[in-house]
Amino acid sequence: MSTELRFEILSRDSGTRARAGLLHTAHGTIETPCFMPVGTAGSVKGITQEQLERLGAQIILGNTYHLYLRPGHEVIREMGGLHRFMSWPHPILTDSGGYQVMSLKGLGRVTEDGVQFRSHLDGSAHFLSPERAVEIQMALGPDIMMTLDECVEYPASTETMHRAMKLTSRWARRAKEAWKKERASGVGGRVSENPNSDLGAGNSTGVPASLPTPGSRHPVLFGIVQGGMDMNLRRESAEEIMEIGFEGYAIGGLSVGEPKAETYDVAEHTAGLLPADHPRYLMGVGTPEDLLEGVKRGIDMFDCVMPTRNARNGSVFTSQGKLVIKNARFARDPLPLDPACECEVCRRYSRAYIRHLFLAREMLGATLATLHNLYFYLDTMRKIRQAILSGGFEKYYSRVRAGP
RNA sequence: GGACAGGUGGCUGAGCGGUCAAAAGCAGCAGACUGUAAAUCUGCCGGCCCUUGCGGUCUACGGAGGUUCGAAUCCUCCCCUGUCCA
Repeated sequence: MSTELRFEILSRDSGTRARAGLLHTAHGTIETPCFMPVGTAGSVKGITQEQLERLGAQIILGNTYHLYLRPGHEVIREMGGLHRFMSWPHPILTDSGGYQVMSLKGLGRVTEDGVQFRSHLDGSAHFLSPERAVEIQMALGPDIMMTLDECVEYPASTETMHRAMKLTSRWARRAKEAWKKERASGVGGRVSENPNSDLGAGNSTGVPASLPTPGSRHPVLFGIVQGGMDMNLRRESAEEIMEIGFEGYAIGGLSVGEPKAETYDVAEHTAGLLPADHPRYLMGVGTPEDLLEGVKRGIDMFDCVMPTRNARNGSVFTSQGKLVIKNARFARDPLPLDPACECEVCRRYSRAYIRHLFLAREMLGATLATLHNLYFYLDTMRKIRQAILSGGFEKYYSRVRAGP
């Protein structure tokens, strides 16, 4: 079987590590660097799949832990996989539940074998192992799946970071074995999509035309580098993960509360260790500035809940910086969220109206803010990519860094 | 006209002799949010003053008097509101 994932680098910036490329997956091609909106429970909160397409989202995230608990991965398998279930015929990446090891730490216990945890929904006991995470993700049927890792909180002792990093490596090996086994067993546990499904034709604006690679529906597996803020641990982790070998490499455990400078230093150091011909994914990052800084350091993929969560909480990203739309100063402001923005929200609605929706707790407020924020992120990424392709990344970088 | 019930900070509403500038909720104001237990959470919310604190001070619980060392809390009268009876 040929590689299920093909990563094509189109252009490299001469002065930095920035690069622009194409990531070919079973459900279409993703232009990199890319930002992936987070749709944890099979939904990018507050907006529809049509709206995601119009925004130009090329790939979204789903979450193993959440979808396993509800509605259950078997339900999703029976419904033809996550793409069909949620009617998103474009690329999907599923996270393994590794982040939940940290965020739900009060509900779980990490052992060599995996994570024992209690459901945050009903308290029931569950077990997630590297093999189980692969198995569940096979049922979900994404294009890219992640190994189970252990993500630790920021102030962590070297000992803790070391232990979590080593465990992540051992889990990565087991995940790879499980993944190989699944692949060898052919259609085995995996999703077979109905080729006659009428859901596949919904490719509208913003999504580049691409040919799904026939016969390679098996999700590819990305490994995750851990090691906290310790450069030596990062190196050791990267070596071990690369030794196992994955289709793509993620940098996990950043933006967990550490100072920005450290985030960037560790990302730069780690990205520099990873193979140039594979996609590099900085997990859970970040702010619009973080994206730019990440790209500069050689990152190809990002995901973050920030644009969607902040939107629901009433704060929006603009070319002039962050704006808390609930503030009283916008009560009579007829301007759009960002006068420089061309999104459908900014072309039509005023700050005063959106503020009103938030104060009145109208759900449309959250939707409009989400649409705008995601547009801002995706558009930021488009501009960065264009700058790389045209050889003007550094100029673009200095201009943006200089501020509005 | 009479009988009850009641008037507390923007609203609802607790408090019924001191620890009350006054619970709680709402509203309001501000902030946070990075692989989503989040349409959530945190702080402020009478005025003035010292950036400080279990801080000082002034004005405050319908109005006016009174009892008391001390009153949102007790007494008297008045005003107002609601319900019922005439």
